[in-house]
Amino acid sequence: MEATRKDKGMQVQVEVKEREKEILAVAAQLFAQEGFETVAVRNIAEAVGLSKATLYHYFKDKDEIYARIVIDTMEKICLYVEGRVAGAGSNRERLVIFMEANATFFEENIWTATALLLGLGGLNQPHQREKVAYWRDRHEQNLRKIIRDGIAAGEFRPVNPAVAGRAILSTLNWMGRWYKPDGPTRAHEFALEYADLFLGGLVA
Amino acid sequence: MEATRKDKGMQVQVEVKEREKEILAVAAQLFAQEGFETVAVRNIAEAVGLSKATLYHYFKDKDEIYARIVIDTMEKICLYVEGRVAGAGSNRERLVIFMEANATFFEENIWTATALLLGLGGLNQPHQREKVAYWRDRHEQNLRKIIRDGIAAGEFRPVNPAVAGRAILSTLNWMGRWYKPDGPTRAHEFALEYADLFLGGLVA
DNA sequence: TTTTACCTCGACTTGCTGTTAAATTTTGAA
DNA sequence: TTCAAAATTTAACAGCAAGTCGAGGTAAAA
Repeated sequence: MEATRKDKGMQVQVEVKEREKEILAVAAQLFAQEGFETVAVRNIAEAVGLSKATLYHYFKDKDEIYARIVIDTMEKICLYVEGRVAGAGSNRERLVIFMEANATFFEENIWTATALLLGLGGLNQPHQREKVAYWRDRHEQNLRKIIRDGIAAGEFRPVNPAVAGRAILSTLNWMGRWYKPDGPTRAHEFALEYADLFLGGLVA
Repeated sequence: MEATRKDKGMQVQVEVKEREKEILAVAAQLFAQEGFETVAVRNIAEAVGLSKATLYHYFKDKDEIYARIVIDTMEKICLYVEGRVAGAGSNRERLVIFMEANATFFEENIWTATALLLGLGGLNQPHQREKVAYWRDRHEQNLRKIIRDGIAAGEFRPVNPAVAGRAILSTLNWMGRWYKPDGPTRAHEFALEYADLFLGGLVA
């Protein structure tokens, strides 16, 4: 039940403690479903099956729980998409994979991703904001690079990469507001349809 | 200062009272900036320059203030865009105007529109949810019809109107999360760039 | 003038919030 | 078995939130 590695005395926190993960997962679901302010610390504690005070053994305060969810998730989604895009050939292919992987991560991490996308509350401490800004920017820059490279290679029209990138991410991020996992269509399928639309455009 | 018409004893509430409008405007700004749960009724009262109890003379409770903002704004944006689209010729032109008008309304009603788009809290009473759902659906159906007509007329490729409509609205709605009025570019200019992207696509 | 309807307020209640301190149990290694 | 560290709990606290109450004021109608 305990995953902490203490092999050499260093890297004590390589593996996040199970309880911590459990608390974060439960809290993320509640935040995603009810909203940060609406969820009381007591609600999280009850959902995990612990007393309220125990949560304060693992986390400094309620804000830290939320911050951990947001920062961890933003980092993971960026790295996940980077990994999936890495093996692709053309920039067109890269773009499709970027979008599909984004949606796949979203549906496989529906609660943490939703908590992130709803942007409930806000990170209070500057170093928290910096971390999430770093990964968010990196993610967006990765997308812009695909577009820029595609333009340079003659695959894409000379659109504004910043605008196109923002449009694409908008469609993916807005999924956090309407996508329901019990519907007939998976999130990554929507992403593929969006990709087709962005690539081919509307004009006949 | 008082706009209430009592001409015949009926239609007392044809013109919304000034104070009510003032409270709604101030509350919308606070909700948009801080979030529904974060803003206390006392904060709204202080910002308007009234006592807390006075707000309860105009509104049943805090939720009703928020509901009024959301419902009124959703109705107005739908009707505004309908009016702007009405005079257009081709479906391509209609689509561009739909997107631009949407963004224009957003930037001209930045606080109420942002409060709506952030979707903070949720409408509790069913009849409130129904009202906003009605206008939201009507708005989206208007967009889908443009796409469907465009396909039928041979102007557009045979894409899925529901998916394309959702993609387009996603880009416009997500503006509520990043657009800052003090930037160098107006919201409706972004909308035009998005429209160009959706129409022409990325592929060269 | 009297009445009526509206507008405004300060003081209050009630309930829940995040957070903490102290005490207790569990765990795991020596 | 011993014993310190980690995990957990119980029981409280202080603060602030939404919402209420009763009353005072005002302007115009009757």
